[in-house]
Amino acid sequence: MANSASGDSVVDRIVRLLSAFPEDVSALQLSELAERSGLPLTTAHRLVRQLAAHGLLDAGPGGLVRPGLRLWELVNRTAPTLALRQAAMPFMEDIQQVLNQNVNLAVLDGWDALFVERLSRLGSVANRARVAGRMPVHTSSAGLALMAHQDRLLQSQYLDQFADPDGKVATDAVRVLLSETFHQGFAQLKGVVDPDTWGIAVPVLDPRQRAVASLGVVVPLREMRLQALVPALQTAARGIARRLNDA
Amino acid sequence: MANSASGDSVVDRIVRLLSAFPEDVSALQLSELAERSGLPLTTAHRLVRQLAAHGLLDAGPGGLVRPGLRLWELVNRTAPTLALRQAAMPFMEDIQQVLNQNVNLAVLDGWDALFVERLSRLGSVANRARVAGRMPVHTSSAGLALMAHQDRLLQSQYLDQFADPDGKVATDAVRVLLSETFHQGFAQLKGVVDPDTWGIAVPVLDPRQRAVASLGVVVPLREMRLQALVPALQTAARGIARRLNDA
DNA sequence: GCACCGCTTCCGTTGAATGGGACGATTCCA
DNA sequence: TGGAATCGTCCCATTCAACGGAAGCGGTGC
Repeated sequence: MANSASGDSVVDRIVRLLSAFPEDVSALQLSELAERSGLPLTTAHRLVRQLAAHGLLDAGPGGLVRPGLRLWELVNRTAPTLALRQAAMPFMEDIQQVLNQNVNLAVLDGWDALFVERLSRLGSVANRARVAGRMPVHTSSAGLALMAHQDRLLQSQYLDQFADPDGKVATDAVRVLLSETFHQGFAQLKGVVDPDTWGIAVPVLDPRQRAVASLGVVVPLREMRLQALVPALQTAARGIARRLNDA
Repeated sequence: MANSASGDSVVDRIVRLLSAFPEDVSALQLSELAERSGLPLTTAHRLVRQLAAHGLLDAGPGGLVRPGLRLWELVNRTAPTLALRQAAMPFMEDIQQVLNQNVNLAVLDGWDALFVERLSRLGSVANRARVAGRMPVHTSSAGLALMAHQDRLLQSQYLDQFADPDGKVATDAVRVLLSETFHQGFAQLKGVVDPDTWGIAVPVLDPRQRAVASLGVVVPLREMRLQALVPALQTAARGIARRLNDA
């Protein structure tokens, strides 16, 4: 065997290595990392050493490997979500102060809502949306708000993808959800993500009325201020959109 | 010429590619990216294509390259600062609400303070500390707060490094700054970063009294509530430390 | 003391990475 | 309108960096 037995490139290997870190764990044993990433121990060792030399990984004593600070720095300096985050943060903070609940900001990636930012209070209800976490479009208010305001083509691709499990029924259910969300101007899911919580999200629209992001809150089921809540979110979303377009 | 003319590995090349993105620009022309990273156009093209296949970069039409969402996701799922950020955010928000000023959270990396998080108000004073931005230890209150609470060895290494430009004078000045910061329990810099602002930072200490992070604010020079401000920061810092250790 | 386990180093093999060259598309002047 | 410059993309022979099995080394547990 020689250069790459499995036919994948160095880039593939590096990605496998970086992806091998589980979501919650911060440090991994070299041998475990090798196994998780499906790389021979020797190869993993060499790559880790090289990556660590650049600070992309941090190789501690005893083969303990953790993500490196420089990688974080590199990515967060130039992240594609940076402008969005900057535009949104002040508004998110305002929302959070007024409603005193979890606020989150998401973008659409594939058929998932990818959460870009989230503010949560010590006392507020559980919020499954983690930063850099994903939730499928149809199980999150953020996802619905995002998908409801995409162009027809993307929506139908999404719905097609969906038809597999049991034909047309599921597709129609989601279609109705999206349609309602579109006409209401906001998405809501009661007790879907978590039995005791209520997710509400509004789209952040670009000048062509496409959703570039979604702004949402997670509130307890007993929360009754829906009439005040949705307009507040919509106002904030407009503010975010304005700052995005001005910049 | 064949495999690597310049004697650097694929990892080196990838790092050069990723580092080539300027701080503020979100998209780069392929040719410019190649030049910035010092790679032959062909090589840059191939690597970009490979990285884009994994979503680490996003190759738009016409050779427009931007950082990819998946890279951001990957890094922010497993970032070494994740636990710190989670522990600190609620406290940072409280501070911000009460003082209505910029709040920032930094860690020490080399001889720099690396800013991990920052909350800023639309109306508050300018704040040079950007997320994923750096400032040298001796020109930022965050840096001073961090360095003042490190072990002797690291401090003396830092001060040595410093002696180069003009011998002992500069070293002594910084030493005094660090000593003051240590005994006061907080760092302050008036008008150093920005002529009209005042930076104040306190350390977040681990059980061995070492600074793992710093919590700071940037306020206008006229701000007079120092007596209330420092204790508020210190209380928050203790709260963060407690949550870090409990978890 | 021996067996086990995991990190590290060594080194011969070889195919993946390399990058100059060519081509097509687009833009910009003259 | 035609020609030059620019930029992305593709091709492909060359070759050296990546590969990974094997062996070494240090620590831990029985």
